[in-house]
Amino acid sequence: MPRAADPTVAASLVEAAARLLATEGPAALSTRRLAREIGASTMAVYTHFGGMDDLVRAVVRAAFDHLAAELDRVPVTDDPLTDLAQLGLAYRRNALADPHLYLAMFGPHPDLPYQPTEADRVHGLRTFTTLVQAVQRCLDADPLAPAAGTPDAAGRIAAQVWAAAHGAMTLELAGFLDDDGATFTATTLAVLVGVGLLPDNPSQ
Amino acid sequence: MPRAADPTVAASLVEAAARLLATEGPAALSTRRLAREIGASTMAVYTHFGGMDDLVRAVVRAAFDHLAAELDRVPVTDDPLTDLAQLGLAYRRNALADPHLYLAMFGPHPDLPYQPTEADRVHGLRTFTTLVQAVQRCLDADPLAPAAGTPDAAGRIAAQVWAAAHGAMTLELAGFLDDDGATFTATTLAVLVGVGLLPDNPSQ
DNA sequence: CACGATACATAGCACCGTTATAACCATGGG
DNA sequence: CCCATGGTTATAACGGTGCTATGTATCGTG
Repeated sequence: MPRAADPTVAASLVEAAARLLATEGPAALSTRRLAREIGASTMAVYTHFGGMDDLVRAVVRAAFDHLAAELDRVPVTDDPLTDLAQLGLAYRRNALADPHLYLAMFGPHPDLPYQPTEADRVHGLRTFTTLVQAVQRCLDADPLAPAAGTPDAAGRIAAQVWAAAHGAMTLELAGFLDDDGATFTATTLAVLVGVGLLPDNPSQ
Repeated sequence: MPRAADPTVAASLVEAAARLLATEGPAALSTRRLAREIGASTMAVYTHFGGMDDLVRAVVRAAFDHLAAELDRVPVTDDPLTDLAQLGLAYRRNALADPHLYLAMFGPHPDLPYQPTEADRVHGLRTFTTLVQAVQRCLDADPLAPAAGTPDAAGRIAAQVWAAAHGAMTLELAGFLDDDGATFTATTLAVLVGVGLLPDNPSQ
């Protein structure tokens, strides 16, 4: 066996890329800048990753893992509807904490040198399972809900909740909303009411 | 007076940029490529626009105008709920017709040399008025709707509908959904039910 | 210990956006 | 009618990008 690659170099690259993306935006992501940042040459990007796009891919996957961990930190209580609300807030908090990274997660990304592959999407959908489970707990707690019993009800409802939250989040980050998350919560709540998981006149 | 700028050159640049963006993606947008495309030098981008970013800005504004025209083409009938559904379908059709352009409209865009300004957002929100008017017609037709009467009900509801549609559209374009628009229609319908514009058990 | 495969550094290629310079040319004033 | 004015345009260059070819250093194995 030949010389082994220094795993700390790869980790440093991912860390530096995520940090530069967060603090200076995608424009700061360049092989030379990264090399300078970690005290190596630009070749490090090509030996440890195939190129710039695979490095960004690793950053995005790490971002999905981070989001999944944040969502898993939301405690599971005996009120699954409150759990769902907390998941939504955690989702928005994660996006606001690092908008560039959040936007990088949801390609196709015009100018980031990264086009998500099918494997990337499968990996990203893993984050989705926490939400599906929470929806399933809501359906279990309320067997009279209209959707309960239909095939893959939890998955389909979770997809709608995710779409609503993601849409409001994207519009907010783009600057089209300026309501401190009011549309975010209103939209996700409206979806929950619409699918029958929340009563028409929620007391909260 | 000196030599006047040829307006056809500016129009050709916007047309070529939109075409290249649609057919080859944002990576094909370069001053040299555009100059070759319209048979001029790269300076054309800088005399007619301030630079690459202002050219993309013009393309995005044209895209918003195109979307607004598409939405305005949806006929106004005596069934405002059907009108809303048709607006949603037109919105999705427009996005699927040119995904790159659609994504370019909703910055902040990582790698496109274009950061939307406040003026751009105001311009983009003009597209929004058609949706707000359709929601208002729904509220007028159903004075018993829960939200009717609250301040700016149409605007707030329209924002939620837009967020839901945009979120489902973005996820679909990113490849996270593969259901031919099922989540798109389900999410927007759920929001309409949630805000009280549609009955719980829509007959359709 | 020596071999060979691999990590890494250097230098270079083709491309990018942008800009300085100079030539061009349509126009308004004399 | 002619000419000076000044924006338009082309050319060339600067610093930057991703990436690759080449050479060297370094490690794991036999």
